[in-house]
Amino acid sequence: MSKSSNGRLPRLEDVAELAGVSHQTVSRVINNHPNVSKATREKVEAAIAELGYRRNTAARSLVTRRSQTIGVLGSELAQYGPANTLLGVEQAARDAGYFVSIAALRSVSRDAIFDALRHFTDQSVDGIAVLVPHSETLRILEEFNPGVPVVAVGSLGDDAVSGAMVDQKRGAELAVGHLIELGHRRIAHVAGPSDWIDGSLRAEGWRAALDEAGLPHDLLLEGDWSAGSGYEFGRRLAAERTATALFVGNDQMALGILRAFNEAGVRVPDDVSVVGFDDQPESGYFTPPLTTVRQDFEELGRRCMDIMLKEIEAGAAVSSTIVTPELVRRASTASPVTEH
Amino acid sequence: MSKSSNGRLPRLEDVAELAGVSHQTVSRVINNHPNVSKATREKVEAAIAELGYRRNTAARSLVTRRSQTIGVLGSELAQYGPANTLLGVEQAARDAGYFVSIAALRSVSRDAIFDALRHFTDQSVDGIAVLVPHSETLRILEEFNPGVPVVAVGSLGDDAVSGAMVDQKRGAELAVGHLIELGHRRIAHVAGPSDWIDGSLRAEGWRAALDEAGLPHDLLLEGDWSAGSGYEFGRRLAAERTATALFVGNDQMALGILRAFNEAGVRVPDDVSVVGFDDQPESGYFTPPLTTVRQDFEELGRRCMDIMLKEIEAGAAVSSTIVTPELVRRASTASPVTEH
DNA sequence: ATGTATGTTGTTAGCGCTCACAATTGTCAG
DNA sequence: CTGACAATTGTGAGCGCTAACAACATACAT
Repeated sequence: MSKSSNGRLPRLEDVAELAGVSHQTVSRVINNHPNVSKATREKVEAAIAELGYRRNTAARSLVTRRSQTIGVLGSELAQYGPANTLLGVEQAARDAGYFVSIAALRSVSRDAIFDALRHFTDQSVDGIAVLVPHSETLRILEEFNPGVPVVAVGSLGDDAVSGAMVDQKRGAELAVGHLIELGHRRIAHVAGPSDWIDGSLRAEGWRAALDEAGLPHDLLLEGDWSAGSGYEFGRRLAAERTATALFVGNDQMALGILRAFNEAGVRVPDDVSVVGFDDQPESGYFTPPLTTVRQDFEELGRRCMDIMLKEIEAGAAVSSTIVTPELVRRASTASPVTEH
Repeated sequence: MSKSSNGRLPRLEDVAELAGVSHQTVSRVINNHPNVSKATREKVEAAIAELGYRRNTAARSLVTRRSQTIGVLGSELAQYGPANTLLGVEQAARDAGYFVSIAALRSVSRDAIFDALRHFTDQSVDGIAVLVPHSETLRILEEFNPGVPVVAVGSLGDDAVSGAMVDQKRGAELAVGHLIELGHRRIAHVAGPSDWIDGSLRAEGWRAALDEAGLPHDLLLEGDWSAGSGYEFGRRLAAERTATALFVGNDQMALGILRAFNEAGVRVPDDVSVVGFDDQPESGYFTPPLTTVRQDFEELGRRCMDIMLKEIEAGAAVSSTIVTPELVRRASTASPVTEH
């Protein structure tokens, strides 16, 4: 960081003096105001470069009441999905000249969310992205109006809050449709927790796809997203052998199921086909490689920022955006072996 | 957010008026200055509560030249390790009353790092945690002095920069020691890239442990941390069969190797033992469950903040901290089958 | 009473910036 | 040459806070 001779960082006034103009003119230059003559602008820019001047964010915030910061509130920020969404948000935000402040929830509760929101309002963020794909999230957000645009990622939003989500139902239908196409008739679902938006929407999609094909949807298990819960269900399913195919709520649970099936001698895909959800980078190297539904989390994050920036900078109304998932076919699915 | 009757957020002056004191007294109360009488303090606190007053961060920053924000600069923030380290940093920082600003590097280069550091100095952060475990990182950090404490996570630091790291060499020795104890004599290493600190230190630990046991260390392959590169090496190793045991640089590459071995009919651990590094939540559900070295990334993040806060608040000198990893034994390792 | 130390409260200035407005310059029709 | 208007530049105030200092009250020793 360059300092002026007196040991202080240069400020607007210093630039103005060097360029022989008023501080206000310098302010106009750095804010790209139109009515500045070309000659003046160049003089000022030269002075800025010479001094290595950088605008003081705090002073600017104080008067504009804008912090150029957006807050990201997340509950599982280390997980593949949220972490990559965060990356998308960060990229779009920084490209637009915003800082990104984060707050990780240690638990999903009203108080924890309020705490984090207050943390952000204390910082006077200009917008908040909420990565808490819980069914309660929207309701809680309605109670606490932070006075700035909020985007609830993973939901469609409502009257007060914008939304950005991947079309979970569509994803589930892709997965189940693929299994039906292969000839499966008994397709079970190992779901995520039903109080998670993604969990319930994927289950809904599974049900809808089976309904449409006139197939039964009586085989539903509810896990907790973890490989461990997948493993438990895998053991049970290996013993029961009621379904010829499994649509699993995420890749981690699918991994646990593959592990349990391998232990129990159930062959995938020969005996049972398995489809996951998310397409983590590792899923193509499971044993066997996992057919799954890819979600573009970074794109989701960028879309979230698109919406938010339009609200912040153009005063746009609350809106929402939907990202379409896609099926990735790998070795864990095949046609069922017809019994004679 | 509560507003005063005139529609503006309450400020110090409003609280002072309501409490019947000067704004400076209110300032003393919210900053916990000692010389305030109990009666006054209570009056002020009541007024603060009544108005829902919250201090304006920008105004405070402007005069204190402190932003109460720490910046986290990361290169692979969505990966298991860095993501959890970030969580540890966030937790410690927020508990200490700091905001956490992030900047994700799209590529590891001098320019990208400078960009991100400038982003943080623009924000006048009070400290910077650098999660870029690249050998070049320290050198680059020396060139750009941000004027605030910096902790290079994943390294020991140097004269100018503090460090916080997991004892990678120790971890490697634990892994290799375990294999030696089981009776293995030919132990190969599938390393991470040698220009990553972790990659080179783990390779060093592998070499040191073999040296000490008087065993050869000629079987070294260098991957790129991805499951895909593990898979490629796995195919090669399955064909060559030179080693009876493998120490793999991380769990993801180990997953790729397990996949390749499974395809090639190489049984783990019967034919070859495999040890990974990291202990991701999924590693216990690989086929077979992976013996690996656990790193406590959240702890690493917290320790990083300990150091930084001591530098920021107590003016402590540059220092460093080391977190000890631990071996997790699972089914992917066993004694070699003795040949007759 | 006087002086000194201590605790408590108030007053003033200013951090670096942007906004609203004032002042100055240039341009061109009449 | 003058007046009206637009383009450009400058001036002053103030955002909300803390630091430095001043002022006042209280206590106690002299």
